[in-house]
Amino acid sequence: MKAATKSTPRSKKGPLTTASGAPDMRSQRSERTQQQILAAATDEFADKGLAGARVDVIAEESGVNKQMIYYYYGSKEDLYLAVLERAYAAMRQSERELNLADLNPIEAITKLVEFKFDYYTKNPAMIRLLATENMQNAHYLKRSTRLREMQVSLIDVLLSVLSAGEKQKLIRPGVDPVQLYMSIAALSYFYFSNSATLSTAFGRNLASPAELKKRCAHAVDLILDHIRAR
Amino acid sequence: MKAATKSTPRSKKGPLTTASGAPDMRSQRSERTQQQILAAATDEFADKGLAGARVDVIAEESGVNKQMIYYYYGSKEDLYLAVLERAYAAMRQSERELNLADLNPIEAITKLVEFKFDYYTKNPAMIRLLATENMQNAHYLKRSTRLREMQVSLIDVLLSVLSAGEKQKLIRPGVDPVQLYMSIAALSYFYFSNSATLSTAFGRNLASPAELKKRCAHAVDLILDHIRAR
Amino acid sequence: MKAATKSTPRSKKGPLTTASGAPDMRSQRSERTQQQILAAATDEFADKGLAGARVDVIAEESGVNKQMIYYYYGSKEDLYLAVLERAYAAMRQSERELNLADLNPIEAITKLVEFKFDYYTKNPAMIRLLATENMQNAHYLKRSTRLREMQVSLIDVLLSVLSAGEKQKLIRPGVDPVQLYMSIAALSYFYFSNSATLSTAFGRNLASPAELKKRCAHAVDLILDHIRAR
Amino acid sequence: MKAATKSTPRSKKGPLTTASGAPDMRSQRSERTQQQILAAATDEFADKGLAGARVDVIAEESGVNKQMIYYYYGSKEDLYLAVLERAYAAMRQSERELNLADLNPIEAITKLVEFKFDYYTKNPAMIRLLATENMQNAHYLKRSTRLREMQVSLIDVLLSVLSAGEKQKLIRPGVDPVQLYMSIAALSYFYFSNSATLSTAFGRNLASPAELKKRCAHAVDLILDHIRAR
DNA sequence: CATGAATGAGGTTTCATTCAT
DNA sequence: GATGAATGAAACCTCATTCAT
Repeated sequence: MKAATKSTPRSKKGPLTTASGAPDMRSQRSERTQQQILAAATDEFADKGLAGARVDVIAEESGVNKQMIYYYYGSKEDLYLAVLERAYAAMRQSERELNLADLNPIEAITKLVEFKFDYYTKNPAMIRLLATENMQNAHYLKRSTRLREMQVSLIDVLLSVLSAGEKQKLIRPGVDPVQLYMSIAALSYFYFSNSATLSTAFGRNLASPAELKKRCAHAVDLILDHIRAR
Repeated sequence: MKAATKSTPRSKKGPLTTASGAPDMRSQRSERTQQQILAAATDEFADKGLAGARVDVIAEESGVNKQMIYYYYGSKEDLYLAVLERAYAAMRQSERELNLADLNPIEAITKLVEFKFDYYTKNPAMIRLLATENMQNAHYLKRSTRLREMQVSLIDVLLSVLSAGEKQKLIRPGVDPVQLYMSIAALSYFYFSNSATLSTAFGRNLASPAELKKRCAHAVDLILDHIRAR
Repeated sequence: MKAATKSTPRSKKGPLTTASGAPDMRSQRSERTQQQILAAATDEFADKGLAGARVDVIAEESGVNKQMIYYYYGSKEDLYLAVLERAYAAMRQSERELNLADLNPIEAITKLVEFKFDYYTKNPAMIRLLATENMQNAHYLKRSTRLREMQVSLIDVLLSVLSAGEKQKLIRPGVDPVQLYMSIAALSYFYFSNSATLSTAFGRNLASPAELKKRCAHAVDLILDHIRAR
Repeated sequence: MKAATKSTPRSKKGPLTTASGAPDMRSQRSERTQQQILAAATDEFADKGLAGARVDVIAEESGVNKQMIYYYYGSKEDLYLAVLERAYAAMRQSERELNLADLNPIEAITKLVEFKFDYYTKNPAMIRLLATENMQNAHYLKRSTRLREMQVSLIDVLLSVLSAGEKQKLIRPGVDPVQLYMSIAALSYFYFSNSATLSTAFGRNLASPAELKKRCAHAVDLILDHIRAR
């Protein structure tokens, strides 16, 4: 890690990309190349982690010249950061689109749990990027302004859902939104993150749709049993 | 990975270690060297993962000559396997010593949840080794006969606890022990495995004893609210 | 040996070299680098054998960065194979250019014997590469399709020379071309391959041009005395 | 190579062995250990050459502790020298026992050729040790006083056989005993030393007894056709 | 923008040899 | 005499990165 700690990711000339939100007018070819790199890098980092990922593999899988990776992203670590930022941004965006505040409180919570299971099912790379990042003690998450800005939000939504639920006597009072969020996150995340060791332990293929559905239903029950007013 | 797939990791005669359950009485010096290597390797693999760990670092941290690592463990991967086996064995042993079957069912479940939080608190390497292993799709767990033999067990205990609880009208019928176990595992594991990203997200230091206690209590509540007979 | 048994020695794309017959027109710089490596490698392998050769030495002698050896040839063993293939191909080519079939039978045989002595004199590496390969039980020769395709040929030529000689009453009937070829090969090869121990034994410098000429003449006599019609 | 260049092979105390002809009164156990080492070392050096041979393998194959090799032979190179000396001595001894001078000259030459084929058939290690030594430019042969003393002899015998043959009009005059010896050596040695590449080239298993017999007969013919008085 | 070639530091592993009982 | 443990140099190879076109 070098570049990413500096305020300006890459010292040299190069393209302005990396952490600049605005999609400045670059050529379509350039844009495509960068997307190919990001896609291949996401797979590789998700598959092998930061240390295990190989720049050569990313170049080959993306079909672009290795030097292009350095041209656009500066270093392996900065590329990792770009991958992480994109994955996080996409997940947060999906969360925002749930519009939980518009739903019946119980349904909102249910939907949130189900969303998590669904999202991880469809985006297995997210789980592995999170695991990788946690192995690094959130080193890159902490250093990225873009990522830090992205956090929270959901807690506020949960808070309003819970207080609405309380008023409607659907949800018991005193539920801590942070604890609740962590439990929902735990129940969904763990099932995917540890599926390999769990499958081995139980000799059961946890990845099957039937198992997944059962597991999600169980998680919903667990959460609702805890928050429902009695 | 090469050696670890074969039954005898290292061709030469050398010391018998690696997968020999019995701690055969070899010289104390040798025994000590191996323990030093294992201790340092546990730290290094837990810290950096398999790919990120450096044999040089393990040698230096353990204070033994680098070659000794190859002498006793054959390769970096076989050393990783030895570390994994030892960590797993220790955790399973601790679980066994809980003697859950002897307790009141509700207390047994409570104790299990608290044990998990406690164990991970005291053995942070376990979390990271599990995360590492899951990133590798349980590659080494699957290949180790010792490790495969170690699995399960706890499910059987849970089953008998649940059925005792049912009989005593303390626990509602129909609780799936595997689902329950996974939820307990999820709630405890996640808090530690993802503490880095969570702390960043919430701007709260989750590692503090106070937070830990609160989190554990919440997990117990969640589980008990779900299984208690009403 | 690992890579050389697989069809594609090196997974990455990289340059196409190794077993590609055609000398595809890649950059002159690259071509030159590869030739420098091959030349230095030929010397080193001929000098020390496969096990005794040092990649570092080859890099240094060739004046290229060590990594380039791996870039172009994948591994020490694959480089050895490339050296072997090139040396064999060159010798076979020279043999072909003898056009023995166009000569008077007795002259053809004479020329073949003299050629062998001459070729080994001018290409001492060939002797040592053959010795190395035989020490390895022709491991690489057997595994190389290019090399296997290269064999034989000369036997067919010998056969036609012998039958022409028979018709012309110059050569006695019933000479086995394989036996004859082996004898020619033996008489020429041995003088060079064992010159070190022979020189020591006889206290005579066998490498001198005078000795060489005498030895070659003796070999011609031996062969002709055997095949000539009487 | 270090010790072997010095006048006294090993500086330390140790046993007096190595190059001392006399079988001084050492314990039987010691004697047996040394023989086991020599036997295993002969196989290993013959199989892999000096550079490719592994001290560990010799220790394991001989069933003695590695340190014993150093105790008795000082270094890998000195052990190689001991192996070479023993192999040479044995071959020279067998040659001496032929008593060629007592035979009819033609029979003597025939017997010599046949002996060489027979000896190499029964002692394949000799071929490979010779090849190894020649790859090293007879480095060890030259440096060993014992080995240098062993050479020649056979030339003298040949000389007397040839002159006896001349007198009896069985052998034509003017045959150079050194050239003749080299040819006999070449024809016999080559067949074994290059059997791997030859077998590959001709797709014929040269190691079979039938092939061997044919080859030997051919060699005898070749030699006799050359020296016989006409 | 893009490519193939090149670099150097460092990574894992091997090996002959010696130490300490 | 014999053994297991230890050592350090060096071997092969990998990898992120940069150069030159």
